Amino acid sequence: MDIDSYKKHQKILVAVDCIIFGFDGSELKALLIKRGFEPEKGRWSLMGGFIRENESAEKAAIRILYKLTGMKDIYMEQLHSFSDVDRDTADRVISIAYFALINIKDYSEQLQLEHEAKWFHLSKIPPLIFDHKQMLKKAQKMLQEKVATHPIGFELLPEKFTLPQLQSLYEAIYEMPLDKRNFKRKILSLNILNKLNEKEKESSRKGAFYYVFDEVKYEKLQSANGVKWY
Amino acid sequence: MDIDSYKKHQKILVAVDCIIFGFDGSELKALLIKRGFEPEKGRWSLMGGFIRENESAEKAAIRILYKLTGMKDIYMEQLHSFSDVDRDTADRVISIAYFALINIKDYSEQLQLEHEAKWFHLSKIPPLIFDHKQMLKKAQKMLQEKVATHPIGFELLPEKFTLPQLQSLYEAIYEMPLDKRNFKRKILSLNILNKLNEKEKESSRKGAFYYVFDEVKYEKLQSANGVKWY
DNA sequence: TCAAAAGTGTTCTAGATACACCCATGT
DNA sequence: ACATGGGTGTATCTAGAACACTTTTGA
Repeated sequence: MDIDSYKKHQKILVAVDCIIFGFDGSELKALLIKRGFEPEKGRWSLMGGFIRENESAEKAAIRILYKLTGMKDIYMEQLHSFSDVDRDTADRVISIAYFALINIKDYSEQLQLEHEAKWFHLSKIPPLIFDHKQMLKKAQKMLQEKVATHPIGFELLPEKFTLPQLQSLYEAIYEMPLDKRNFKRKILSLNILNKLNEKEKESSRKGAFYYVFDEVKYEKLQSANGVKWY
Repeated sequence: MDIDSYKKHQKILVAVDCIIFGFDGSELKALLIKRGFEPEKGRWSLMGGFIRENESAEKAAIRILYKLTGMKDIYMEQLHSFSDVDRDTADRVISIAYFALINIKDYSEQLQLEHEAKWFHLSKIPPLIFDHKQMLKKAQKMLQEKVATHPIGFELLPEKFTLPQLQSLYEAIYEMPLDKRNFKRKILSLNILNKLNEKEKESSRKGAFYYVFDEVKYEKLQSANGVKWY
């Protein structure tokens, strides 16, 4: 802190913006909304809101995610704070960006209509307001880095998932094809998945076995070894 | 953004706090100051200051680092934003934390006196105000992760350094001993160091060859390959 | 019977780890 | 001559990459 007293200093509007990723089974998408107020009303934007007097940024992000998705306990992480003086055209606003991962199928059509929200494939993002494109790019990069060392990919899938589904998620995140034999070996060697005696039969005739993420096994690994994953 | 207008919302004080790391040849240290104003006057604290109306957080961090160290072009990176409602006891303040790496020998004794600043070994950090301990911990973790994949360790050393010096820096960061043969092989295999025909003779009779970081070679690698390092 | 996706093993290579002795020099 | 820190090479192990055929089953 400066040696000046607090009083002298300018207070600033602080907002939270959320980069929400979802996976529809084959493509990685981001949830955007049509902005409902000026400035830039009607243009595509990340979901956001101002931080209130009595809440932390985390709380604000949770509140905003809940408002848009109706979901609680969403996986969420702080990304970066954006503070360029002219980033918002209406007033000086500092934005703390969060990225969140949800299972796209849990997201209600209802809320999508209410908020004029839409899922966009990452390669087909429309022009966004302010510095939101930059936020999205940074979030995508963070997702790639994070998923390589932490088991967060499961947040984007239903509780039960097949290895082909998990693999195509990773392929979507990394934007490259993976070898299924190597993928399976690597992912199973972590010992954090449990195979179910049940098959998913929608997407193939043969059917693929379901797996579930075993949080308990993972926590044990965490405490035993270092932190590396995948 | 919310559908409410900007006007309705509460503005908040936003500060920047800097976690400054330095290396004295054998130990990794952090620079702390004795806080010069209320509340918590006289207690140990990170160097910080409020963001001004006409500057971004990055600019503020640069300004604050300059004020404390007299240095420009310091390696610096945004760490995290801290926003708990009661984190500052005097008023609601959101703090954007930055971590910085400097060569401890470039830091003037003069400025140290002026600001009542002191370098503390990371295992001997005194009690700090507010959530500054938490910031420091997070910065230390980020330094470990970052240094494993990016050549930022050099920022903590003089331009010319020996392999034993570089190794003891890594040992200080990772808090573990490294094998010198393996370390040398790994670090030289990156092809980003140039050996000089000159020896450092202070710390041993035999003397150790100086090396310099070759930014050009590094940039070439960056553009050619992926991003991995070390 | 055939189309479509699931499942399965082996070889090769590169990087990581473990480890011990000689060298140069100032005192 | 010896104490101090600098410098060097090899063997082993492990993780990642490359790669092609068989199995199941619904239509």
